[in-house]
Amino acid sequence: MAEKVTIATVARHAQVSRQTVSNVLNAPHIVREETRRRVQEAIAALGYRANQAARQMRTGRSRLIAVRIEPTRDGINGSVLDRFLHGLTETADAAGYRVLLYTARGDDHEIATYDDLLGAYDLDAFVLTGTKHGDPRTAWLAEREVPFVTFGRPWDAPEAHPWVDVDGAAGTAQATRRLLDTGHRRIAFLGWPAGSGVGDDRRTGWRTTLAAAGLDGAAPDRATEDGIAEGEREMRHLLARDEPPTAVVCASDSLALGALQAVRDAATPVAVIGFDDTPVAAAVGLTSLSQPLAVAAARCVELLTGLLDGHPTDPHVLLDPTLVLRHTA
Amino acid sequence: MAEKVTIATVARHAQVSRQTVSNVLNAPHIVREETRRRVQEAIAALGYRANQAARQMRTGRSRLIAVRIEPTRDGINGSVLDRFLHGLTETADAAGYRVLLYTARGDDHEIATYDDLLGAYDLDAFVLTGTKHGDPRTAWLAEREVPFVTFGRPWDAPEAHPWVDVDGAAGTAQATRRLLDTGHRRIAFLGWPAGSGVGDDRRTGWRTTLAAAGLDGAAPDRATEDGIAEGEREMRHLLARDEPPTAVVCASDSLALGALQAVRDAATPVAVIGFDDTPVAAAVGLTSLSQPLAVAAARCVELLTGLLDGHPTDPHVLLDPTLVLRHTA
DNA sequence: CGGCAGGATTAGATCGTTCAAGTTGCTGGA
DNA sequence: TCCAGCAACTTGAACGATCTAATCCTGCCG
Repeated sequence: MAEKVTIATVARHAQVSRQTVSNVLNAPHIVREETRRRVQEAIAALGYRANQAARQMRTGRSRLIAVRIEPTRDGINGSVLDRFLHGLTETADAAGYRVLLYTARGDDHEIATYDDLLGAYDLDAFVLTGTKHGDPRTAWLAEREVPFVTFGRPWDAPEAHPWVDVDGAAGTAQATRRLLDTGHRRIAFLGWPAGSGVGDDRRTGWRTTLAAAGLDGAAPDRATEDGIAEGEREMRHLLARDEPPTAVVCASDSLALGALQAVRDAATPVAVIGFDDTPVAAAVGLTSLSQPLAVAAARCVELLTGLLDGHPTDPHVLLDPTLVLRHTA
Repeated sequence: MAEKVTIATVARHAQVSRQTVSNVLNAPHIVREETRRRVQEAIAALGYRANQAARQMRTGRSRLIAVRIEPTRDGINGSVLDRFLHGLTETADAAGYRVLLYTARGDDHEIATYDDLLGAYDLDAFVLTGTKHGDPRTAWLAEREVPFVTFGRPWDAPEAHPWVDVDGAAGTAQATRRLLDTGHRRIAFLGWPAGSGVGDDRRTGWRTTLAAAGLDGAAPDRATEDGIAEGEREMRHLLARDEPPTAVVCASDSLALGALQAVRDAATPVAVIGFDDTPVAAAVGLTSLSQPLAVAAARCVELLTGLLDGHPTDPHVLLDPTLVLRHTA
């Protein structure tokens, strides 16, 4: 077993004091060029790594970011979080931060977990995925001035805190335009009940695009809970109309998959576009809107490191999804 | 801003020394009952939390476990990792450990990351998902006596290190028996090319079960890379035989999904069973073998905490998957 | 040639915890 | 009576970094 290499070992090896080694690491500009080089050589030669715990004790900063990992809500959308996490870990890594996971059952438990993580581990920042109306978690964090970012806008107060989000309306608008461009005129929307910020946003993009094309009059629009069975049922409703739609934009891949099953029996082909570009969509050839999760994750990290290192950037980032064309539209 | 509560604050409040407070936390049995109660009340009243960094500096243990998060290999199986991670985080939490994520491109980079994590963060243990033939990573860790567990057996040396795995053979055996029980006699297997431990294992369960039923003679068996298109293609090959199979056991949900597409056009109905019980399987009603990921994760944590706290358990855990019956079999 | 500014470097204290080595007070056996 | 032995608790040092304040040069100005 090799001896433990501390800052003192490096200092001795490079014939300088501990503090100079520390300066080479944290404030290189105040160290003379030649000394710096000598220290850096010693660091490389000895394979020295600054002990994070000791550093943290002195500075009060852990270079750790916490992210909640949820219990894979509906499954089909679960892999969204998966990809987001990967992007987050990678970008954080590059910025010198590491990602710590936590779980929580309920808001109270989650807040207790914040308290614990902050108290015991001196966590630097939190990333929350999804917020809801009057979220107690963001209030708690804001009150204590703990840096955090949410992936997902706070719909009731868009300026409340830093966030990164994907522009759902821009996505469905893009999908709708694509359908208009390929000749469709009766374009339906299959979404969630009004009241969810994300769902309403996605519906808006479809509606405004149709309106801009002068087609909003009788645009068929249905709302249901998320799910494949639900999607199929509602799509059958749409197909049973006098003038059934020739295309449908869906608020999720689950709904789109259901719709796809319904249109299989239809007399004329019906175009279907989903949302989230889940692996399932890729698997069955469903055209879908892909969220730039890696970019979103990177922006979250940028926002946080900006806050932590004192050079804040624009705290509200809205990203456009991209339409991935496959067989169904 | 409240004053920072340290062990000294608690000690003063409870009229004891720092060390006694420390003992209440780490070795309660050596503290007199009444003193212990007084200290615990002080801890609760002040909301004291032991500073992990300071503790770590003294003990050299961080109560942190690292897990690699992969770049969502093929997508359709991505959510397996997702669920595993969630289980891991939850069990680790209960055992007083936290989960740190890391990514790596290539084995060399991964080993460099180990070095960094161990050097800078004093990581207590690693969880690796999947190992391959002559894995340099496990060798590196073993050489340095770093505690680790793999989720997935080391196929070439089953005793080499602690692992937790799901018994693929038992799974496909169960699936095959189910098909035999429901009257099927021509049961095919659709799997991966020989050489992958997991794939061979899954094939074995099917073969031995057929053999035990005296049906192994002309059991049709095909091998291909994983993927929906590949599954569909190979299934069409099987269906084109003189005596086409009436059922097929697949090594993955991707292959099963492909098979499902192929049998849709078949003259007579063909039963299909997949493996992994991915969200897609649930979505399309595919019967599939479900891996007990939460249990597997829990066992990984148990193994590690056992190693770390000095009461090791049986280091090789093999879990049975369960057959989730849906429409397709 | 003395003094002084200021850049480069160093020594000592400190963060919050646990370890090692005491100290105290009590019991009981010779 | 005395002290060994033990349980319960306390004190000082140490972990490895950074912060603060002091020291050492070196060059330049008056």
